[in-house]
Amino acid sequence: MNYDFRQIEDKWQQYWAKNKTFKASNDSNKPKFYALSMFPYPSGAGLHVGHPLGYIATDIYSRYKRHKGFNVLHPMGYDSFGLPAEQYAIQTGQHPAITTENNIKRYREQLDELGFSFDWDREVRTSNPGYYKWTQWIFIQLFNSWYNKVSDKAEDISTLVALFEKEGNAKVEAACDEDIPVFSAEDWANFSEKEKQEILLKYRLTYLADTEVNWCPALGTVLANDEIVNGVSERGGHPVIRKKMTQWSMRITAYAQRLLDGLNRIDWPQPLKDSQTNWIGRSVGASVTFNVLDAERPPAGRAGSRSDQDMISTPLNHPYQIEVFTTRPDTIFGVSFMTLAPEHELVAKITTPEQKTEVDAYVEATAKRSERDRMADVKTVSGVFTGAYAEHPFTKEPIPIWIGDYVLASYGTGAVMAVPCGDQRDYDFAKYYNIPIPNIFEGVDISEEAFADKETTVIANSDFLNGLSYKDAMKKIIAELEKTGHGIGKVNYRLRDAVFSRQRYWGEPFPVYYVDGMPQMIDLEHLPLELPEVEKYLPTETGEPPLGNATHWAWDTEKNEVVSNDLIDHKTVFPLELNTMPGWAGSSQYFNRYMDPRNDDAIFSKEAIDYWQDVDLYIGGSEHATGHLLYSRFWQKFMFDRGYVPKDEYAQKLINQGMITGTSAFVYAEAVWYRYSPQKKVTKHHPIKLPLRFVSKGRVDKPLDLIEDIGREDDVLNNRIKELIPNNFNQLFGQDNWVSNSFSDKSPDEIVSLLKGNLRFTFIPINTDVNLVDSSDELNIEGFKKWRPEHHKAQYEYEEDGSFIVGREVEKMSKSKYNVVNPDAICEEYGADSLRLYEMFLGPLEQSKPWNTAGITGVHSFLKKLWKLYSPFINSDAERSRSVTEAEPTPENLKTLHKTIKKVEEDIENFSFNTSVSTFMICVNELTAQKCTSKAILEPLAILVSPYAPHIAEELWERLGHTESIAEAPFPKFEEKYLVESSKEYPISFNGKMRFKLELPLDMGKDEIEAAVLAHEKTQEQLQGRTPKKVIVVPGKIVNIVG
RNA sequence: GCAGGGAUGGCGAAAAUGGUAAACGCGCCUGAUUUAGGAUCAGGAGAUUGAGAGUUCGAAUCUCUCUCCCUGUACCA
Repeated sequence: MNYDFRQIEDKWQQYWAKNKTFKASNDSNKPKFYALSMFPYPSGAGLHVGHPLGYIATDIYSRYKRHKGFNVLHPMGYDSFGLPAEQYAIQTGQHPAITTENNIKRYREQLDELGFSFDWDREVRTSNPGYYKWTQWIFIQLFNSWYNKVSDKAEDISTLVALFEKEGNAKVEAACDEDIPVFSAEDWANFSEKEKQEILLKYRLTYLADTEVNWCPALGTVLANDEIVNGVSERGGHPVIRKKMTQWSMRITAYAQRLLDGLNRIDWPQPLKDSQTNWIGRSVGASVTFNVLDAERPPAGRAGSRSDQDMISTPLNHPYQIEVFTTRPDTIFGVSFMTLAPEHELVAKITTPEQKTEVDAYVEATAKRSERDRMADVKTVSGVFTGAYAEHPFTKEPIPIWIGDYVLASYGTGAVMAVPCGDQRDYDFAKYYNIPIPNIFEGVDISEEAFADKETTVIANSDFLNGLSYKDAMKKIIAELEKTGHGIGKVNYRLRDAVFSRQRYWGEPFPVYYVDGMPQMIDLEHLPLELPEVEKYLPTETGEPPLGNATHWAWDTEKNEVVSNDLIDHKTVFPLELNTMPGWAGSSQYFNRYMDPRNDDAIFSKEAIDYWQDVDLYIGGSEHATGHLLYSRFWQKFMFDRGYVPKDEYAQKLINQGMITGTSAFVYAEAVWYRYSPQKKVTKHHPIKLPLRFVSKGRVDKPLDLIEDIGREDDVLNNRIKELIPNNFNQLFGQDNWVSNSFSDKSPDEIVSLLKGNLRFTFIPINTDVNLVDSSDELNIEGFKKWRPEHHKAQYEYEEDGSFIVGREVEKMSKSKYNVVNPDAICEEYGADSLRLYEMFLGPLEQSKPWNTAGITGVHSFLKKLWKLYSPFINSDAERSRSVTEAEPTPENLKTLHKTIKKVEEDIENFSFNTSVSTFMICVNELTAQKCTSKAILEPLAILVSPYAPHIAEELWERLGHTESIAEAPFPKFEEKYLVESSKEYPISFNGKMRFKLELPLDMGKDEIEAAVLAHEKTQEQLQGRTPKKVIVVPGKIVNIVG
């Protein structure tokens, strides 16, 4: 009987579904293990072979843990809110819920095909009201919380109100907005209800604020920083501009330090930790305040030059201060100018009348430039002098104040103290505008560039800092700044509060209505607030988000339900929030919801969270490093602070699976140019539109895109052109240009002689469907013509053997490159077990590697060999076979088995799944050679294989006589005694090079080994009479003879 | 620029702690079987471990210098 994988896989997939083999219980005596794969966004394209990689790894580990006696939670669900379904709705009018439903169906089919051990009873979908009820609930919890810096955690807003009532806000240390006026308890008591709410909003962990946002006009929405790639939207590549809007924000900055600290306690990949660390961007330094000198009394002398000390030492009225943040306050004596961001609010106030025109022009020009331009153009130095001066806090000298677009309004205070000798950007600026560059470093040459290495120098020309190292100078200057009131030591973060509003339809509605402009939360008992139906999914004509199209979108505070907008009276019926939540909202707590996903009374029960605690193993892509994986940590910490979860980090171990890249195939299309010189010194290339010709790879001598680099005489080409000229002149050369004019009155022969030597041609690689290419890179031409009917008439230039070979290159798998390989076709041809094994066999889990379907035959024939090994149990007819199968295992059999147990167990623990597949192959090869038919060997082997190839393992297990699933069979126990050897084949090397091997007993001592080796004839042969200088003997390992 | 990770036969890769380089698989070659192809079986070829230096009895592995590739991030003061 042959290995009929289709029948076997169908059978067991049905069995698992019917018997709920992988259902996890929230109540068990077994130790728990929570294995989680990042849930997918169900896109319309379905899964390609890259997607299951991480799922297979998680599945193997889950199944292994089940064999090891754990109660395993291994859930799956869908991150089903998102842009593509909405874009599709805009284009076709199909409701995103329907699109999503269809896509999920397709995903589920594909997932089921692969035999995963998911507990599908726990499936979640972020777009289900029953799920997003709890996303809304968390939002409300955040709204009702503030961050107390004293207790260093989030607390209920009522504790803040209590503080206000008792002593006002002067002593309150909170993560909050910066523009909050100080008030007393008495003031608080006298505030109106609305004033109180306005103030509280500035403290809440989610708050409404006017924020500069990344507005994407094409998508009609705001984007988060991590949704923008290279200045354009991640989805669609549309331009993004800065715009001020009232938006919900999440006060993630309150958690900046804890998000940083937490990284030390979790086993996550270093690169991922690094990118979170960079994203949070902690920098230690000082905030320094510079007084702006009175504009009415500008100091004498040129900008930045030394001026008359007496004149400015008189006390001046300083209406304006510039606050800067610097990581190098120790270089404060090197300040020779200051730079403000063009958007800085002081710019308009301090600019002198003489400079006004120039400054205004610059500010305007900068505002017009998109963020993208500004980023791309890092090299150009630009700026304008404001005419104003600031006073150095220590020397009291005047410092010219400039504006420049290299200073960003969004970081720090939007102003810098420029120290050109210590910062390259300041240096370039100073050089460009001829501003002095005082040197404050001992013995350092700054004539060419700034000196930024803070560790290796000593401060000079800096008054009381002279002679100090960076470290000491830092301490001293901060103390001095604090003493004189000019500044304070400060830690700054790059991390910004996260904008939480999206102008989208297909997302979670905010459980918010507005009374007198102030946001009010809907009570939990009335949640979920379900997404309303709309006519159109586009923003409204007045520019409101899509929910503005809903006619039924008002909150009745008496009936506690959504009612028609017509009923809004601002007394009992109020308008609802029109924005929806961003993509990361639903994914920020899904891992906890899996613990108790059908609970309608709580996000999860106390029993469930107490039992499961946290995720033991989390596997997913690294692209979520600064998105999902940061936000979810933030929410978890918040949930921890408020006592809902027992752990403030939710995933102990995280693995990023590598990307599986595609191997694109290219056909080469000939492209011909005529090179001519319409004027002296001008060379142009004019395309000649020959009928399309595809050339096999071997005939492409130089597939270049640089036309200048290639040129050859080609009579064939010339003749083709000549033939085509009479009837196709315009088509070949185009009209209305120099070329056609100079050719129009020529005969074909004349034209060809003009062209001679001036033709340049290249071969343009064109992506072709990889499914039309076989394993030796030969293109199926008929298939190609069918796929691209427009190329039916094209000419094809073949190899000498008549084949047509494509070029290949490894690229990211994508629809547009036609290099996508689907798991379905592979399952159909080789089976799920083969696909699972092959994906693991491809290479280390975390590494990115190219897909090559051809290699799958290796693991597939391994499975066939495995099947064959069990044939005595499969061919149940003969009585004879039973006696054989009960046979005692030989020592050889046992050695092979236990070697395999040891290696596979180590491999799984180390997530080295690729090597255990090889181990299985070796094991089966050996057992086959040993003609092993012993049940005592084959039974444990089936369990070893089961996490990797569960279908065949179940089938073999059943054929071995079991009636229960293999899923919970105990993992075989490794026993050292079967591996003990009595002798070792020692490699004998001479000067480090292995020359021959010698079998010696393992209990032989060092001296005995040395004697035995030296006495050996081959040793004498190698030495050729020389006496060895030294003999190194490592018992059990190696012998090395030096001489 | 900065940070992180890489480079091992034609390809994917394997080699805890320095100790027989290339296990395992693909591909290739030869033979058997087969009408042929496929499948199967038996056998085989394939090497300055990116370059250079150092430490060592011994280096893919440790140290330094360089080259190239990937990934992330970027005027962060």
